[in-house]
Amino acid sequence: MAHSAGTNGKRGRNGVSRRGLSQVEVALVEFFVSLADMAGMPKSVGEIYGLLFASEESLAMDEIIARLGLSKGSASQGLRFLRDCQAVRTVYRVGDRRDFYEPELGLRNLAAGFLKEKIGPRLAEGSRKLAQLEEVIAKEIPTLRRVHENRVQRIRSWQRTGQKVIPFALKLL
Amino acid sequence: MAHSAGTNGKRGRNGVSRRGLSQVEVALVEFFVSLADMAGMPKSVGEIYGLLFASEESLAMDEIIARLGLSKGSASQGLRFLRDCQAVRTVYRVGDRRDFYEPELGLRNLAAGFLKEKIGPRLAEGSRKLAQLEEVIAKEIPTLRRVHENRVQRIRSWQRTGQKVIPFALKLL
DNA sequence: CGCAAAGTTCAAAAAATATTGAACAAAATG
DNA sequence: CATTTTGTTCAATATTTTTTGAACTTTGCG
Repeated sequence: MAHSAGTNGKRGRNGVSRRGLSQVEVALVEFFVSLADMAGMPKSVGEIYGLLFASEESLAMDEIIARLGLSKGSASQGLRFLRDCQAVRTVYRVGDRRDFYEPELGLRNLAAGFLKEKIGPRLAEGSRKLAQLEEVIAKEIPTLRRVHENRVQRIRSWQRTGQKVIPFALKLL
Repeated sequence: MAHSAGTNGKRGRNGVSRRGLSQVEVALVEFFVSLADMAGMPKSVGEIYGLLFASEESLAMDEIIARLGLSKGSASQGLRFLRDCQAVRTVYRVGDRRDFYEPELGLRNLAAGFLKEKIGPRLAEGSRKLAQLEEVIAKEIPTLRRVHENRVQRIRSWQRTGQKVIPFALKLL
């Protein structure tokens, strides 16, 4: 279980440390870990994407596990997450039955996948709740109803704006 | 210690439950709690904003505490967070020395505040790290360097795109 | 088929985050 | 200026989220 590499051992000829990660790989992994954190994803997801991003060739899950020192479970779940958002792709290698992974590098595709997978469903759920809410509001006494209708209207307007802006922004990426 | 109102008591004439919150207030609070969660903010922040959003008149901290049943600490920190992002404003009432709060309702201001407060600093930090990274890459052997320079280039391009798109999108809100 | 390698699942443990409340500080009131 | 009200801070605690790893399933191969 995670040998944890302690406070990294020797730093080799080409800046190698942390169980075979070069300095650059470590830095890129850290970079994506902080991005992942910003986007509310688990650290392991950032690590995996970062490693793939730093790697010239595609990697199999067991290589990812070995190089990052994480558990099978985390690696499997992390890769699933990334596949779901289309942030990584599997790639086939002759004579090897493992799945090899490579990162999506296009910002537009990355953003689109994330929006569709992580944001979209929650927004849909929000819409559903709003609809229910409007039913409840309809039954209120007029004074209150006026105020609340006004507020819900406001949210609806946010939604409309969002629905216009997002696809547009996506196109600019 | 949060009396927790159990599985809410009687539902009054106008849908009142949960320590004085109307059904509509509860629903709006829930709505914003899930938004807050989506944006990676603590639940209490969503609750507070939701309550203010549902409220016709501005509220003082002790009223927020009483109606949501949260602690002084959470309320104080939550309000600070919201003030920092300019998602709420204080408002003065004659003859009352408490601060009263009202929500910012403009999507554009809300988004701008959040970006400036929560996203901006982390992006800046990311840039700093990238710069360091480039120094390390410059020292690599040519073959590796080629690949890594290429990848970092990619991130830089993401950044440039982002810096163009964000202010633009903000204007459309 | 039977075996081994690859990958998934999920309950339990660890780590990260949020909440609480009591002690403290600031500021208005009388 | 003592007192009370309002608001903040932060160490301890509670909650939530992530990670782990062993058991399990699936897949490809001879």
